[in-house]
Amino acid sequence: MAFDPSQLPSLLNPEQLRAATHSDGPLLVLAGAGSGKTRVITYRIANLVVAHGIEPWRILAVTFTNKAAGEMRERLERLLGYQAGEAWISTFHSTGARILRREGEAIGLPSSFVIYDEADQLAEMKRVMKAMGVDPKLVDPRKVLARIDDAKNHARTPADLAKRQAFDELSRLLPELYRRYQEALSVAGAVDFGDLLMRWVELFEEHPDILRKYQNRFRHVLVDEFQDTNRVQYRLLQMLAGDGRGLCVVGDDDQAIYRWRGADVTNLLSFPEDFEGAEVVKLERNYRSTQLILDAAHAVISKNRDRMEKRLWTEEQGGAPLVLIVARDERDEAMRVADQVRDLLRAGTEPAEIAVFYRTNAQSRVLEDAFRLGRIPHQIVRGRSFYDRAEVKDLAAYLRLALNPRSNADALRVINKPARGIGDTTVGRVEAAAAEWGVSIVDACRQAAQIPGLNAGAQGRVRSFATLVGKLAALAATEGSTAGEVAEEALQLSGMEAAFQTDGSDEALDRLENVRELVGAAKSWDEGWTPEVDAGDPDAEAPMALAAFLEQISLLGDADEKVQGPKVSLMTLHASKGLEFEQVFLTGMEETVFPHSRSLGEHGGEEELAEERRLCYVGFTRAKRRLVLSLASSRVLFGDLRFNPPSRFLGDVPRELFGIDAATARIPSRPQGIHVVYDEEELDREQAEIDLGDDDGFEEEVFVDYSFDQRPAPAPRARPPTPPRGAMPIRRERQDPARSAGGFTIGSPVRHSAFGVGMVEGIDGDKISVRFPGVGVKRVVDRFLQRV
DNA sequence: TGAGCGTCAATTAGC
DNA sequence: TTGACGCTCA
Repeated sequence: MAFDPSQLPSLLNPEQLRAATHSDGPLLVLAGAGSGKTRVITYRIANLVVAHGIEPWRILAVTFTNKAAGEMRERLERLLGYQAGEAWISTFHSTGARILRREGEAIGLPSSFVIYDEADQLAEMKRVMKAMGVDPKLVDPRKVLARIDDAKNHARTPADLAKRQAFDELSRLLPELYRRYQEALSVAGAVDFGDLLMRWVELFEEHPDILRKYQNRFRHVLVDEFQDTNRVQYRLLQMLAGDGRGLCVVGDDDQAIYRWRGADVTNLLSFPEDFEGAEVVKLERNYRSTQLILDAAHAVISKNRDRMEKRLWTEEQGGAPLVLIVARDERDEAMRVADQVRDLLRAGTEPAEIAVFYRTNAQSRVLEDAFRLGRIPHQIVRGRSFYDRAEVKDLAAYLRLALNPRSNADALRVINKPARGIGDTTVGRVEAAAAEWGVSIVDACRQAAQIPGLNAGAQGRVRSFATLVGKLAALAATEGSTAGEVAEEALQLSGMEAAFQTDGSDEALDRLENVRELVGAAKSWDEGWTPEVDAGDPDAEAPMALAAFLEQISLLGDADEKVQGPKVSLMTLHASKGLEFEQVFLTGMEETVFPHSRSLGEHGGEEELAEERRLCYVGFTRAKRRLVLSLASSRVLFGDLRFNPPSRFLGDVPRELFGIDAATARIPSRPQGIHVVYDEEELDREQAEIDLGDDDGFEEEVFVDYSFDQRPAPAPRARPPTPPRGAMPIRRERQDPARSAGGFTIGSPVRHSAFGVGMVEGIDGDKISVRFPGVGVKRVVDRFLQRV
């Protein structure tokens, strides 16, 4: 064993040590960004096992992402070896799935239940609405699902919702839609993600004996990212951990960015009151960033109220100054970020150490264009993609049917895949019959002769689909059958392989490739598969290889989607949480972009804005060595041009933290209250419309000049064409040619408010090309130039 | 069945 | 502006 408890004091700082070794009684670890919390959790577990003699299977550690769980398990394995495998270290959802598979029968859930993803849920909801005669145009099925998800996050049943006053159509219909949706899932032997938690609660509430079993078992419960827990999760923890003795939660209220999906920071903030005698340990020493970056981050986050006071510090004093890029528009911004990234790569920075963040996915397009154009190796970091491909989901649906033929979402998905002459009409009749008889789709197909309206041909086709599913199910149920075998068989018997081959197009062959990859994944899963033995519950039945494989697909992302070669990462701020990079670029630092417009004005209250601020804090604290912030003076959004003022978060960062950005020579740094000055000349709305016409976007003049002073953000004086904080749409319009003035000659010196003095190199109507020393050639509208 | 077209909406996203 | 979706027509 690699772990020796007596060495802990030399491995951890005093606070970490206290957190890792505290015993007896609830513990809240407030772990600032980069303060080594995973380290603390793993050492804590190791210490429990080795120093306190706790059997590993008595330990439950829950996280939010598989990645976090994987990392934790890996680190624990290094400390404890094989014993680490006996601890339950997984996500809330995986834990729920595991417990429900074992105990779900008690609440009427078959152990072979399938887990519906968003697409399955949507399809199911559409069917429910259709059956209820609700027009999907009037009531958006996605919104219904969102509301149901929200209800599940709060552990609310359809009956709970029915008690509430409904003010709109959706709310009025919601309880019944919710009830029928659950009924449909039940018929299908399916659960959705929310159910993995909510039905788990239901199980514990209705069966105290089962709850007691797990309470007795898990002497220690550790929770990572506690600020992200929602009501249901909190309730589960309360039930499992009782008075909280043995409960250790780790989190950071400053990194709470998931309120919108049900997370409730109060779980963390009120932990000391909820669990009497709770010990609170603050980890404020940071091992990731430079002090300068931490200062910038603190400047932003400290403006939030209702936070647990803490301030990160590091021994890495100083650090590279922040850089501010002020770009003309979003394309310019993307190009300049790409340019700087290229410079870094040339200077030897590893691509994997560079990341570019943005608030919304829509911003990624221009960035990707610029990176592609600049031939910079990059990847957009998003969720899974392989398992989201249609053909892969199709084959997976056959596999799920093999295990659980009742799964209607899967049956309806593949009943006519590949095309086998079962059209919409037939499917509709099958569905109606299934609903009428209260049986599953596949069961109904088996009774094809009884289904009203089906002609002999349709009956035959429908029945053979049922036979197909039956064969796969029989194979899956055969003792010793493997996931790979079933997958292979499904590919053949379903006719998918033949269909792709017959088609023969590049696209079809591509898809064939993908489904074969899934078969390959199943086979390699078999190779690594050993039925689990739960040291804490030897009687628990181990799932079959196929079941485990499918669960992996449902709950895990693309484990196999490996990054090929070193690449620069592009991602949303939300996706950046938990990661770290040497060099971080944070783009779109503009009001209405970040903070997002939805958090401003009538849309958002104080809490929304506070969450944006935390998001900014998360973004800043990802940077290890250097942080580059960028904004665009103008930006095309939803087809029209907007001029957004600089983000208020920029204004929160003390100016001394910024260096000089060579590319925007006149803008030295940034002070209190960044404020916008619209060029020297007064710029009015009409003028703003000048010359933004050329669609290539590269020869426009900068109209808006960001300059800085110490005054607390005065209202933009040169009459902003917009209220200072709002975005203003301005239509693109060409300037009236008659207005263009001349008077400039090639070779003569001119002065520009932002670029300084330069030499005229070319004249094209009202656009003058000027070479500015240190800046390069700019195409500038003449009225912004002065003869010198 | 799938290409083509009009409509409509438009954070963030883990499991 | 993009994209997702549903509907229509060949």
